[in-house]
Amino acid sequence: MSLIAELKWRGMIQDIVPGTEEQLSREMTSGYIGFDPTADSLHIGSLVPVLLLVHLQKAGHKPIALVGGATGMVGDPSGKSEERNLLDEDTLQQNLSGIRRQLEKYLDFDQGISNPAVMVNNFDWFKQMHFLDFIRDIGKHITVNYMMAKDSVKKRLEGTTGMSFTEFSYQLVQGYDFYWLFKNRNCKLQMGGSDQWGNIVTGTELIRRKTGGEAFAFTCPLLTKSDGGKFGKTEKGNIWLDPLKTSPYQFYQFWLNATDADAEKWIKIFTFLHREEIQALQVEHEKNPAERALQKKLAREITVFIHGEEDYEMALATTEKLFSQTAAAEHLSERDLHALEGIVKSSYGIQELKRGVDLVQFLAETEILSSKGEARKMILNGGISINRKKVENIQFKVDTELLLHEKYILVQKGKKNFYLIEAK
RNA sequence: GGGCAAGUAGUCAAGUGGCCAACGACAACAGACUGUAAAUCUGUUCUCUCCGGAGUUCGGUGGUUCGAAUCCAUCCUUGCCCA
Repeated sequence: MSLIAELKWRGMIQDIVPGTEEQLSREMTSGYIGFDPTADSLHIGSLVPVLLLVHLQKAGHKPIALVGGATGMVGDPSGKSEERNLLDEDTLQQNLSGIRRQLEKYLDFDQGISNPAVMVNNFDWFKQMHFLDFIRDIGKHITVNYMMAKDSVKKRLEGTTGMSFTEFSYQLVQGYDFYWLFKNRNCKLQMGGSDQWGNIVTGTELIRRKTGGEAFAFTCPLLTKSDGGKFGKTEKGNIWLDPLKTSPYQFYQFWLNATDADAEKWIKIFTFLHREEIQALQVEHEKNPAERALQKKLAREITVFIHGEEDYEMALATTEKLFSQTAAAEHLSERDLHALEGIVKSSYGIQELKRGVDLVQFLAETEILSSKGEARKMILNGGISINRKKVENIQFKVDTELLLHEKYILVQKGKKNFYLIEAK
């Protein structure tokens, strides 16, 4: 199966420039994707582009990961309803190196192979660029009419927010990236999220007008959840690839919690499983949905890919201990409790516990809930369990009686949020 | 520079002197039902609370008034029109 056919089947292609498939079958092709340095870690939203690069490399082509040192200073208006805040240079530098470290884990940069991945920073070619050169050599080739026809621009012109010249020029800046890579790195392909389509096409247009050469591109659909919500966001915010920001357990849980509809789509996108395997899983899932075969496989594959086998095993172990029906809290051994990797842990003074503390106060002081008022509401709502037993009495006292192995208290907020409190 | 319009909680969006911590929608969190799904129903969502209340909000600042998100002045931001 060709790369494009493969990606199509996986639902990873939204728009594609005609001739792209032919180009890819003709020769080893360098393709690039730009990453926005808005944080010092990638999150699962930018995972799809990473996977596109991985697929590209697997198919024998050469992936180029572009980190947007320059474009990050400008701010892409695509999909943004408002002007973006600019990052200061220090933050930008930090973010760039964080992202660089992560990409190195997922792509093969080994110079020994024929198609090693490379990483470039567009600041390198923009730092020398003078404004006048830019508007003479680049701006001259693209009309404002053309730029204004772009959806990302149109939306802002129609709205009441307006748009600065800085953001307006973004597509040209990104277009120049493609042109530069085309010229200097023989890069003929750009990929990205479908929100990037407008910017990407400006690039191919620029290449055509300036060099007469032909460049190719395709985009992948932006992921949404089946309920229309933003992909990759939870109550705790983004799901990051950095294990310090999102623990492997939480990462695993995110995928495990996918709805049926999402799991079916996501397993094609986020795993490298073959068509037959996935179809078999779907059949299995239909037969016995309660087993959640799709979600489990999806969560497993992606957790192993991002964090490695070991972290996956721990996440799984923690999951089983916390969610299995049989395991009453009292049956968890001290080792089990100690090995609950990735759930939120904190400590609480043993002296207070000896005296006995109001649950409301306890929840607020351990920062499980942000205030006593909230703690009270949550208890009254039936949302709090201690050692897996629901507490509905607002007067409930927390004391040493509750300690598991004389050390731990397992607090649960809702069904899925666990906190392990250690008495000290 | 001139004229007109707008700025309200996470988002959208009502409210145009007291009944306003501010209708509604979406989103989010929690409960019931389930499969740690979906759909549905219920509760909560400015902050703190001894759950009786208390405190701080409606672009900023000053003012009018017993009382202002609502009126006035001024400034800032944004859009539209004119120069």
